[in-house]
Amino acid sequence: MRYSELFCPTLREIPSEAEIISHQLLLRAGFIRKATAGVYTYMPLANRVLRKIMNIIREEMDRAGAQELLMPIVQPREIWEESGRWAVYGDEMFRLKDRHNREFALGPTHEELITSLVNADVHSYRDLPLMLYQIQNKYRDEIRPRFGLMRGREFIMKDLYSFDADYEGLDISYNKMYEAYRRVFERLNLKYRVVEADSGAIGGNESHEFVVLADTGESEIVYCDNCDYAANVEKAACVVEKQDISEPMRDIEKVATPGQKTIEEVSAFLGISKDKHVKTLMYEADGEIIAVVIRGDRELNEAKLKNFLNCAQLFMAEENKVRKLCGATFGSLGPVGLECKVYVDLEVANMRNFVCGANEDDFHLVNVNLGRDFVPEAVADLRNAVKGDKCPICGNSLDVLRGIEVGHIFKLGTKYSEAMNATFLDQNGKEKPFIMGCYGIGVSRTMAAAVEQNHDEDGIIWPIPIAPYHVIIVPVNMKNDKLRTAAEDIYNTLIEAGIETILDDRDERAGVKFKDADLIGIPVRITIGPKSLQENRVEIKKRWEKESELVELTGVLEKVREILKG
RNA sequence: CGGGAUGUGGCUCAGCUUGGUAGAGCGUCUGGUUCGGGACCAGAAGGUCGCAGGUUCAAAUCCUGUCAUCCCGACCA
Repeated sequence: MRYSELFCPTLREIPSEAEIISHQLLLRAGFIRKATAGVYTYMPLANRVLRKIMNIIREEMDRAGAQELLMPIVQPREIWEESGRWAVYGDEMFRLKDRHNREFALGPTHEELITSLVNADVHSYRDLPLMLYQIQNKYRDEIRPRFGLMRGREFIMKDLYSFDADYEGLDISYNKMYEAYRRVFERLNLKYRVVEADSGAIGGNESHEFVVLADTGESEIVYCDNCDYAANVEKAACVVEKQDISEPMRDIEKVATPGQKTIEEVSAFLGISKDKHVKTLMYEADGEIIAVVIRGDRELNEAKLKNFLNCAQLFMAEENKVRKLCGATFGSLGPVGLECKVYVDLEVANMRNFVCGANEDDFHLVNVNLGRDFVPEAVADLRNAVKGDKCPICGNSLDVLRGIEVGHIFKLGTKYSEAMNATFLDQNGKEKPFIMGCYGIGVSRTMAAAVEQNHDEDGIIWPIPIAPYHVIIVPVNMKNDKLRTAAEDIYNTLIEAGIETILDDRDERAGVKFKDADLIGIPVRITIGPKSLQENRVEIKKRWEKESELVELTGVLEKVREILKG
């Protein structure tokens, strides 16, 4: 490709709408342009990157025994009614009507469609297992599209669905996908972690997320360096250290804490450390107000609470309702004497003589003890895991990382097949629902994640397997015939050798070309300058290294091949 | 949907408080000088100041409404 013909408008300045680095760089480097919030055009270079990511995914899905198909984006309302999700999916689904006023959705996902498809054409256990996938645009009318490609309303996803005759079969399909996903992310050359995930409302019993590590990521994961344990914070089980609770219970005491609201304030005011405090959070769970008690310096994990209560709706109670029930506002609540059900985090069950609100504004209780001063409805693991917690597998200290969720695999079981009455006949001629799994990779998000993980102050540094081009040739002055001819010669040699190469034939100053080459992140740069060319040599620089090296003209192809091999 | 902020040439932003001829830098085009890390000189094009209404002799500026975008929260690949 000649740069002079390449459609790649680069920007010197950071567009003000972009907050995170991948968004900024993809815009600046001319990879993406916004059409409207959360909807982007993939420019030619981005398109090449996406195709490479897709091809790696395809190869691994095919290797695992899956088949690619392509389903429609426009889906009729009826199949969503069958699964019950027309109502449940809510505003996140793009909906439209045709001229006859029939309703449709733009597919946010394809469980419904594929289930009805497979149900129509697969009737026997002999046809199972079956794994089908597609790579296609998905549509989700996110409340808040964010961070460029990270959370788009239109995005590219690989979605695969497995159909098995029994749960043993599902385990096999699931494991095949697990391995295939590992291979995909290995091949993409991304640093990632597989974490146990909360399968939440989907109801499956197993789920893993594939998380590309990046400080700007939205998911938080805890992991153990000693064993293989890793889980997202939603899921990570908190193990309670056996604490010494031989400390004698002291007499409960009510103390005035005028104006002190937050744990920090009360802790400082009373001179009692934060880990001797508990906080009481009021929630509304399916309409019932409940109290949740956790250690003062911890965070409540709403997913755990929701799972534990097995409720459909959970949100923080409104302050006026709380005041009516407890007689105090948020900063002064405590579990003692509360009229509602009280749920207590495991950790609190091991605390003695702690501090909590007195349910009276400007007063707290000290030396409160569970059992003596209040009796909880239940004790459960309800908080977020934090750095330093014990690994639930080996007991080692856990660490925390941030990352971007790029893949997620679920065991669905019969959720959709039962709802949609999708069945096959087993060996005994009995009708049974398909046992399903679903497996997604955010393709466009993976591209953004790759940038998030691979960049420096000058621009993107594409991992070789997904780089839009592998080599960029920069003659420092196009008006110099010798440089130009040498550049053309090398360009032809590389192209003939099948190496994806850009020749920067623009009549620009060298500085401009270097800046652009760095910005768009081509892995190998060949600089052709007058002094080195005099000695029949050119400079070859790897994008991720500072220094370049001089290579004989005759050795360029070999050198490039060597670098690209890794 | 709640909270916050912003809309002025392609990009980044100034001007708005105190109403009076619409600005700068970058980019683009032309000519020239330059030519190894975003050059310089000269010239040029390009804006109904998001949109609609209102106040006023006069609105980018004040008021009302509306739309869009971005950030923070709940959702997720």
